[in-house]
Amino acid sequence: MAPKAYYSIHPKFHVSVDCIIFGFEDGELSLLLLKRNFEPARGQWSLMGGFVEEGESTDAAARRVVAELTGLNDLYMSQVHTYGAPDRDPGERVVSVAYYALVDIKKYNRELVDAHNAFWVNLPEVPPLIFDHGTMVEDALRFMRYQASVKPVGINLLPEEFTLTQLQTLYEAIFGQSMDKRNFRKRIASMDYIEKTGRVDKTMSRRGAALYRFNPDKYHEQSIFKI
Amino acid sequence: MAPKAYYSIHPKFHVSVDCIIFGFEDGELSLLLLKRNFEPARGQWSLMGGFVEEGESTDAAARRVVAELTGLNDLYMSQVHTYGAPDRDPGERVVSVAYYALVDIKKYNRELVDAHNAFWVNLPEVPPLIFDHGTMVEDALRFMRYQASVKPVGINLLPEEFTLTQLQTLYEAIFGQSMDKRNFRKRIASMDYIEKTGRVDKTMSRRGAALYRFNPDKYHEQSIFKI
DNA sequence: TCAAAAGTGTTAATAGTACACCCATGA
DNA sequence: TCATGGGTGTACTATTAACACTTTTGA
Repeated sequence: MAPKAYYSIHPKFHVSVDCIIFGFEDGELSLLLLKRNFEPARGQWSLMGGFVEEGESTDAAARRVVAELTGLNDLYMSQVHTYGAPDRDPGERVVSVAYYALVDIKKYNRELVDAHNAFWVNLPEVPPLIFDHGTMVEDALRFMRYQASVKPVGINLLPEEFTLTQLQTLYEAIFGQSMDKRNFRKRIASMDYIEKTGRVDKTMSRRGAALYRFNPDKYHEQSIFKI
Repeated sequence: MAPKAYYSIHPKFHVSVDCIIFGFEDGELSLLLLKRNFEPARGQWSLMGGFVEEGESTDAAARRVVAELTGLNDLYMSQVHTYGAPDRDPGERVVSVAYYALVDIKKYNRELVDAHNAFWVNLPEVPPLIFDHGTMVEDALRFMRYQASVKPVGINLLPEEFTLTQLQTLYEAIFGQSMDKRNFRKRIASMDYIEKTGRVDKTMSRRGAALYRFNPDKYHEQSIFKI
């Protein structure tokens, strides 16, 4: 049906995925970055990435690459943008699809991360990155902020059960601005898909704070603009 | 520096671009689609696409492909999403980056469009498309709507000078809902970057309607969420 | 008893929505 | 003179933003 020549007169390129892995700890967003002890660009900082293999979708490649580093398989992930400048990788031509992932920072596999010479770096302290990885981070952060403003993706950065103070600190970190506690809690109260578990966290205060969880069944996308 | 083996053990794929080309006429959004008189999938409907060539960025490939069909070089274009399922093209593996373009439908080159056996099709009447092109159209429409809700990209579908009635009809077509004339004009009046030219359009009414233009200098992105 | 975090309502400002008539013109 | 599309303002509703004190409890 499709004549071989239709395809074969055109070039082929390596296709890679690069992953912007967000975590949240101590009131700060952080990124999981590699201090590369391998070529190319040994000694420099980069995102975790990898090549798309035969028979593997780009989405699957991104999940594989993130699991390889963190040991985590069911993360919230989203495609951000594709970077296709011919000289973006000085070695060979590589078209790269960027994805972001949200990780509960308590859960990643420390041995794997150490084995990859990877480190959690607070967002304001992110060092210069190789190639166009710095741009990827900017784009991913902007896109993640947007998504967090229209749907509760941020919750993927917290444990299953969380206090409202934790949730507010998270949103303040995501949007880089402090919020009014009463208005914030009023807004959360109007979201029936964020529900009290009945349990209480006593680690942060004598009094204890109610624990909440996200109920995905009660959550149905209402936004017109699903992106 | 980068050992050749680092790259060469990984597969290469064809990379293509597919373009969702929006136009606006008679109060309706329309798409420029190919009725394919070439393989593969001869006889079926598809988006205009093409392979990314050596030394060419994906963005440049998208512009080239759209110019090839329409003769237009300075269109508003935006990357939408990348489609990387291994079997999305039944012929060979092709990773495709989708872009949308906005065209003033009065300006395209009719000879080129005819030569490609392409047609403007009103959105509600878009036929089934090959491969995953139907999904691409849905995603592009959703994304274009989102962008139109946060910045005045829609204006690229109109001539340089337009009446407020034209502008309202356009927005009604984009969002698929009718709008109140007074509220609409109030909103436009608050946008200082949409300015009266002083000229009058007499083609649609005896009285004549004031013509407006978009002033890009007065327009500065104020949105936090630049996507 | 006190330090430290959790929890709780009201008011003002702003933005958004609903709604109907007069105007200018050429045929 | 009349048919046609162009143009205009006000009142109501909903949403968002500002703001400070009381509660609980273990040390």
